[in-house]
Amino acid sequence: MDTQTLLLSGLNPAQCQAVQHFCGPLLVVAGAGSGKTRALTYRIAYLLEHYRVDPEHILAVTFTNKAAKEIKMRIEDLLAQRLAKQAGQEFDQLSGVEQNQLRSQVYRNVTRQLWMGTFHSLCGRLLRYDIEKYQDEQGRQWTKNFTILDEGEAQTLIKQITQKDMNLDEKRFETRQVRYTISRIKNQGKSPSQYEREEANYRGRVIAEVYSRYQQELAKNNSLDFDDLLLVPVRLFQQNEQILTYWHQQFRHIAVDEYQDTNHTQYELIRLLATNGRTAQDIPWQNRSIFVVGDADQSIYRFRGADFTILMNFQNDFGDRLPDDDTRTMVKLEQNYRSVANILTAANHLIQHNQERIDKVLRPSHGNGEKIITFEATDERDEADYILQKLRYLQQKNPHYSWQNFAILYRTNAQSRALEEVLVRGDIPYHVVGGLRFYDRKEIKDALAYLRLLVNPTDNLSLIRVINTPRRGIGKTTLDQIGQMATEGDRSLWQVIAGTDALTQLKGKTAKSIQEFVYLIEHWQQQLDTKTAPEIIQGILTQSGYRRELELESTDESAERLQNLQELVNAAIQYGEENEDTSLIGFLSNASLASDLDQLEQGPEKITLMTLHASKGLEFPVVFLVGLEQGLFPNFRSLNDPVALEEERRLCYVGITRAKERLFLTHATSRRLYGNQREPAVASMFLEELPPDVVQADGAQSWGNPTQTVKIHPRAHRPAAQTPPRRTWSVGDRCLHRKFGVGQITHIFGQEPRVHLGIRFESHPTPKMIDPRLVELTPLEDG
DNA sequence: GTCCAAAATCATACC
DNA sequence: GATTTTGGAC
Repeated sequence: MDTQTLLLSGLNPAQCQAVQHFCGPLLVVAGAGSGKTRALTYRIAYLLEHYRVDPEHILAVTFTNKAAKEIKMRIEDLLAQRLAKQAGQEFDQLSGVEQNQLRSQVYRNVTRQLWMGTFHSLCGRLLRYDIEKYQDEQGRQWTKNFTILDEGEAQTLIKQITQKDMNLDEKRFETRQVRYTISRIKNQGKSPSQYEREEANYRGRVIAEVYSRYQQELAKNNSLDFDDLLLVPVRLFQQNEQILTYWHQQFRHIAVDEYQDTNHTQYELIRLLATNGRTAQDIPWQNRSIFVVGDADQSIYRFRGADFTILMNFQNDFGDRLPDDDTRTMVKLEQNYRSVANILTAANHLIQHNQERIDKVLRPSHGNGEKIITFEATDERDEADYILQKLRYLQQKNPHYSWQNFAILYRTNAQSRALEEVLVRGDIPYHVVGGLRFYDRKEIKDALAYLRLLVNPTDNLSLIRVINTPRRGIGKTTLDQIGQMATEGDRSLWQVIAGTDALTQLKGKTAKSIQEFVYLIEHWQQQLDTKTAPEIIQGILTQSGYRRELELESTDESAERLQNLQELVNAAIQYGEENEDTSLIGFLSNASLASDLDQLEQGPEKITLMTLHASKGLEFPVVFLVGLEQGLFPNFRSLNDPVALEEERRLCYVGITRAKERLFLTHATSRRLYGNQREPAVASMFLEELPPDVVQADGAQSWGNPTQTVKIHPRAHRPAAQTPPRRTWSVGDRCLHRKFGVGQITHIFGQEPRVHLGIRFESHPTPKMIDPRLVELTPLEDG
């Protein structure tokens, strides 16, 4: 078997075209379940095997670390099979030990050298080489020991600046909002002064000032936030042509998965690397080898700056697009191998309600299958009960279903609680993905803060976190004093307490505690080069007294925390085995960028609960999609924003296309949200957008029984509490909205009584979409 | 000055 | 429901 047969057999013509692509730009537009990741995997294997490309010249961006790991493993399998062939052996007939020997041979010689990972992890890796050559517009610099701040820490900093340093009104400048705005500005590549010039009003000036101080703080802490991780390489490339050229030549072949979810910074990074900073037409075709895979219909990360028009513009950006000929730079994968036809019909139908998209359908490879079942529950408890019954019924009736074949998907993490309660009571094993990450647990963050402080002593945030954990009698007042001294001497907190002069200013007992803390940190700093990461973690947890404090507590909770700390040591051991870079810095960086999804092992006998966002890229034979209610899904923030609403619809599309065989869509007529009172709920508009002939409503009392054919969306949907008197609207009508003021109706979506109105308000440049049953609209007479 | 418990506040999705 | 803020005991 040669490479061609090994890597191309079983692929359809479109997939083959993608896999055989060598250099130059190619856009692979790939619908859900069309073997997109497979195409990417095989294409990389094909580059390595057939075109003999050196693995270190390949840059492959995946959406999660887990995906990167899986793709690498798959490539190892493929190439190990090939090695066996060359030795005249049948891979499948080798012993497990021999198979693993071949795999690890491939790992050492090939996959280890690949640059494969998420944008953030790849940028982190690149910056460990080159960040010391970078300076920002203020001339500030970072060292390669930099700390990566998570979202929470970034917000802590912002809060400190807005409320402590600048004394701003916390109502007018909410931390989250300010942080979000600054993140957006950064992703547009603007500096504080640039932003101030563009937003020359009070708020603009204040935000610019916060932004400026925030960057100053980051620099002082030798820290980067998630945005910087991407931005710094871009700026570095822009300011230093030689460095860019070096990396451009390094990455001769670039591949990006889930291209529809790249943001502008990520795009700029890819563009710079692929074209060496020129326009596409200025460099030869073969020197801009960029291969991207994506599906605009599955773009669901606009909230963090993703923009799927980047995908739509790919051919203009990178290609030599010929008039009337897209085929040279685009391949469409429309054959779906995942779901039964009914599910695809529903998905295709739903997504066609979006205006802004590339036209594309999913073609089924399987029969119709069962119809999609909808169920109307009275509340979230009833909804969970229904699912419990269905789970039991399906699992008993179909011996081939085991628990890992089921998934429950929801819009918000908070929805998992009601489901979990019922599953526990029903004795059904489950696991929840997302929510609290392993690395977000308190004890893990404490441990990591110790480690960060070791490698980056200027990291004030970490110092503050651990200086009194466990209790050392160093409280707020002492910290304030140290902070004061730091500000006066323009030093970091660590420099203050490690310096001799500061200690003399503090009283006996406190001074002694601080001195001991300083010795502790210094002691382990000296071990950094000689001891391994697991040894250091183990050592400092014990010597700091952190572990002892938990042991003394001896509650169930403290026992679990100790267990988690042990798990952290294990993670460090595992990291050392899987990575070339076994330094503590590497491990910390990895920890900052790990996601809960990365940990997800298909727990052998558990059903999966997760958000729709987390489900992207996964598939399950049976999917329950819950909470399909106006205001929840689609989320209330999207109800008067047509663009956001389309994103919610794409999210629904993603959810539907996770299902292979069975799909259940549930909603409740009343729901308790955010601990508020119970509120009546209206069925989601998305339910109405499904084609009726593939959907069937489950009768309320008929759990486990064959479903009755009832028309979906019975009129029983109770309208919201104080329904405004029903009235019909027409285009051109003028109306008054409590918040937006006077507007004129420009569009009517849907059929009475479930219409949505597109309204152009005098106060807003873009039209808003309003559901007149949820929001009060007062009609205005003309004139 | 430090520590603890009660009260108050807040909650879309995530690298 | 989890986390930060506040008030009061030591």
